Amino acid sequence: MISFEEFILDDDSPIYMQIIRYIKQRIAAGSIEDQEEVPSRRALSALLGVNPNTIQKAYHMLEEEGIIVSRSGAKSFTCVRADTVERIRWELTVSSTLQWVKTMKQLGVGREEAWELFEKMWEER
Amino acid sequence: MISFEEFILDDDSPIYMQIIRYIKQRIAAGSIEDQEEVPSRRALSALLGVNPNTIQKAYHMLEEEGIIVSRSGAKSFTCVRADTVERIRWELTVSSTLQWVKTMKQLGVGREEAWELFEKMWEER
Amino acid sequence: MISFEEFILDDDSPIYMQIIRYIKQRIAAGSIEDQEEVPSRRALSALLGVNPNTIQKAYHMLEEEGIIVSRSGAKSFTCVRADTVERIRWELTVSSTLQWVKTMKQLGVGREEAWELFEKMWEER
Amino acid sequence: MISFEEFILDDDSPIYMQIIRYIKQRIAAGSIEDQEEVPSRRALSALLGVNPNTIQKAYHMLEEEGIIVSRSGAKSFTCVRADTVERIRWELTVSSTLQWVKTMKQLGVGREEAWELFEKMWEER
DNA sequence: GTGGTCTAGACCACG
DNA sequence: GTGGTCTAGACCACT
Repeated sequence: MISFEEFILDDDSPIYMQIIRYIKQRIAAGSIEDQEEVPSRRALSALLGVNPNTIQKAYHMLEEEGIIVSRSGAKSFTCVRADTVERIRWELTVSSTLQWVKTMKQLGVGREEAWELFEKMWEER
Repeated sequence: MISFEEFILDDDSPIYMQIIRYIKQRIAAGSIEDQEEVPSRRALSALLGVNPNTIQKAYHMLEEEGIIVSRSGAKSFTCVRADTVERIRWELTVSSTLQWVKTMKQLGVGREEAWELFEKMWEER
Repeated sequence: MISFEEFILDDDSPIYMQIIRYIKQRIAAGSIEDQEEVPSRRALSALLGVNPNTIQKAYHMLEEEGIIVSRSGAKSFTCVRADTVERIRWELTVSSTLQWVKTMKQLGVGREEAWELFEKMWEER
Repeated sequence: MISFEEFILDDDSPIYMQIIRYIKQRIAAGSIEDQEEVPSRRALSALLGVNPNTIQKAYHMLEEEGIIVSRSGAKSFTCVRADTVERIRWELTVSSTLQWVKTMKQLGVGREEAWELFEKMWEER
């Protein structure tokens, strides 16, 4: 069963987008297996404190991408093809790092200052 | 006159938010002076390919923060006070770094791997 | 439920202003109760043939005046406190009468002629 | 020369509309003759404290309706056909009175109360 | 279904 | 030309 313990809402982007991104990142990280069970709409909605329709929308789009499939009643399962995991992981890693580098440079933060910040925050969380 | 050459729309977040963030980053980086001219709504909307109203909304919110001053019929200018620069710079640096660290951890990227990526991309761009 | 059957768009003034004025007039006339249901944005927009956003703007301003209360996802209701009814009624009566008197004088209509017109039309409608 | 002494801005409607309405009402009242001179754009703009472009827009629309004509340099003159004055005056009188009656009834103001208000305000202004 | 927000286009008043 | 406002349509999150 996929855990959402580490998931937190913090963006300006739509909630259903954040859920989709989270699941994709977890798959990319390898922390979600193939054929793993997905929390029910109701359960996840209660856990995250958002509306069931919002969960429904996220799941629906993931289904259309073939990342989760509904089977045997209401339960849904992931459908992770092994060869794509590494590709997605790499894409997400690179794009995220590029964005941070870009931001730091734009803010005029030097390499050393960035390094210190990185170390400090890596420990904290 | 503030340049938007390096600005690109790439997020899921609202366009006016991206514009606000961009200007704040530029201010935090010190690349926007006090009393510098701001592109007109029409000019910037044409450059970015969005509606003038979207620019208007971003500028209006920046004006409420005291970062821009506008007079009807006249051009608009920045109003950058020294003490706000540091505040904005710190806020943006922390939030950006936190988000990257969070993403890296979620992707299962280790500390050393993350730092190597960072160093490589820092050189490239 | 507030009825908009008698409402007609006829002014040069903004539509949302006409809606606000209409509701205030109805409140002043006592034909709108406290805690009475307000038509939904979509329903009223379809009825009047205007955009839902225009209704939204009118309702939003009435909410800021404390005349309407809204909760996301739920229906909206009036919030008519006894002391505001008299204030609104007086404001509307005075401003409307002043405008008529001004127009009559500008048109060179004498006092008696004006009054005769008034009496005649009062009976007709 | 047309006088604008009694003109005051008070509506929600556009300024150029108010100017047009004022002139039409004055013509209807017979207080503007045929071939009477109209104030210059510059002069009227200074008198009313509004932008010359706004005056220009009002005059332009009045020209298109044939109510004023430009002659001999920059000066403009009214062009009032005698037979239309009475018709316009009647239309304006009736519509204004009807609107007041409608408002008073909607506010639940009785015939006697309306009469008192009318008398009081007629004297005041 | 509900209310709320974002983006868009046209118009108004001003320098 | 400038900034500001009004109306419009699509989308998001919630009951």
